[in-house]
Amino acid sequence: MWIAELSRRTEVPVATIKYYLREGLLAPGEAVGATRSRYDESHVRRLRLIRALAESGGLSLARVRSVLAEVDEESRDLHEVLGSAHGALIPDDLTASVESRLRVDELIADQGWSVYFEAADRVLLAGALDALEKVGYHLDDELLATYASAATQVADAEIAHLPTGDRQQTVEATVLLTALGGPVLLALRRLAQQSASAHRLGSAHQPS
Amino acid sequence: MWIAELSRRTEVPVATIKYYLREGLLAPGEAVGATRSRYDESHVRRLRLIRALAESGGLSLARVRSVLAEVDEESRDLHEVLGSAHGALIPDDLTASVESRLRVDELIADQGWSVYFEAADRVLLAGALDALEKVGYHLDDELLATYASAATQVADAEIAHLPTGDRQQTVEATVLLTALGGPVLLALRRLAQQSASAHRLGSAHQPS
DNA sequence: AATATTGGACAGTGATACTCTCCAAACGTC
DNA sequence: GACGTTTGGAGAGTATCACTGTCCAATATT
Repeated sequence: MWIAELSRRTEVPVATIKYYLREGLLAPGEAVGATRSRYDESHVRRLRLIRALAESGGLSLARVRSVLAEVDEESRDLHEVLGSAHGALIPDDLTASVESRLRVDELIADQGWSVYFEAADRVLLAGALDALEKVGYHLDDELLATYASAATQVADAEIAHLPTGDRQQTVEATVLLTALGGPVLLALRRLAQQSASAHRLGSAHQPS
Repeated sequence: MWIAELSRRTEVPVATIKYYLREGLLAPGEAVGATRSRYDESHVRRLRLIRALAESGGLSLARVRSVLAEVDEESRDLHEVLGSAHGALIPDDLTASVESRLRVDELIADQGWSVYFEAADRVLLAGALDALEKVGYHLDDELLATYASAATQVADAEIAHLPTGDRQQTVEATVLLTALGGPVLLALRRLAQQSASAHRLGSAHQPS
């Protein structure tokens, strides 16, 4: 198919597809003559993946690019893809206090988690705890443990539900679920907060 | 205190404080003569809150402004603040298919949640499910139910841990916990995913 | 009197994610 | 084979965001 059809099928403007090509987010089509390239289903899939990660997942194109690079690393197994995709998903200019880092390490030990020592999420998490602390709000151990156990339940279910079979598809599903599952989980949490708050504040509020 | 001290105490550059004043994120200080204003502790707190929401919570300044407006609405009770802060927290150009909306409504019913029918999260959630569907990934009912129950556990604990007492402080804590708890929860989920993936993929990977 | 700081206004910056304009080569249609 | 359309490629232009820098006259401080 030509670029116009690729654009029609994915609802991405031609100019934007060209931009993604320039930016190396999308592999060039098969060149047919000097002014014409043919695109195929893999381009359709890739474009949809880019849009899903960027629009629904809220990732910057730079981050999408890193994630895609990990997806395409044929040599990596699923576990490695997960680790490096996580790395690509989160900012890299992180800092955190020693206290919070230790607290995170302790939490990880308490939960019996096996995670790489270099996992950027350790620092991200510690930084978030610091930020709360800085505004005078201490996230107490009980609440933190509740977060952790909820996270474990979710993560176990997610890993168990990962489709097996075609590698490419499994890797894509992993990345998608990590990126788009976040917004889903947060939206559910807000809904549950509203419900919990309605109950706690008594019956002065009508539910739907 | 003068602006220079406010800047020193919060580590926010004077130029940026002026910008926040212009943008209406920060209330003006008490004018003392034509070229001088006095700031107080409330400005320090507010500035820290702005920075926490923007930097750690990842909110745009426009969203921070809406959230702060809700915080300052004296007439609202906690439950209302929660609802409107949620509204301010999420985008407002949402769309979703009828199928996904119905699915979300069903989920809410199954969970026995009482949420406002207008809650934007309903649509946000449905849109996220659509996005996954569009890239060929269906989030099955079992996994969705796991998300929902984890969300309930987290939300119940959060609402229970909300400090009671001074209204202003409670409202601020609510907003902070909603905005900064998100990143915390997602970071924990990724750590748990790595751990779950390490276990599922066998012992070929060293934990920390 | 000399130096520094302030509020206020406004212009400038750098990053991000497109979007538009051109162009010559190539294609499809009559 | 003339004619309108599409393409790839390159470049410039645009909009938004979140600052950052410059300037100024009016104070404060020393």
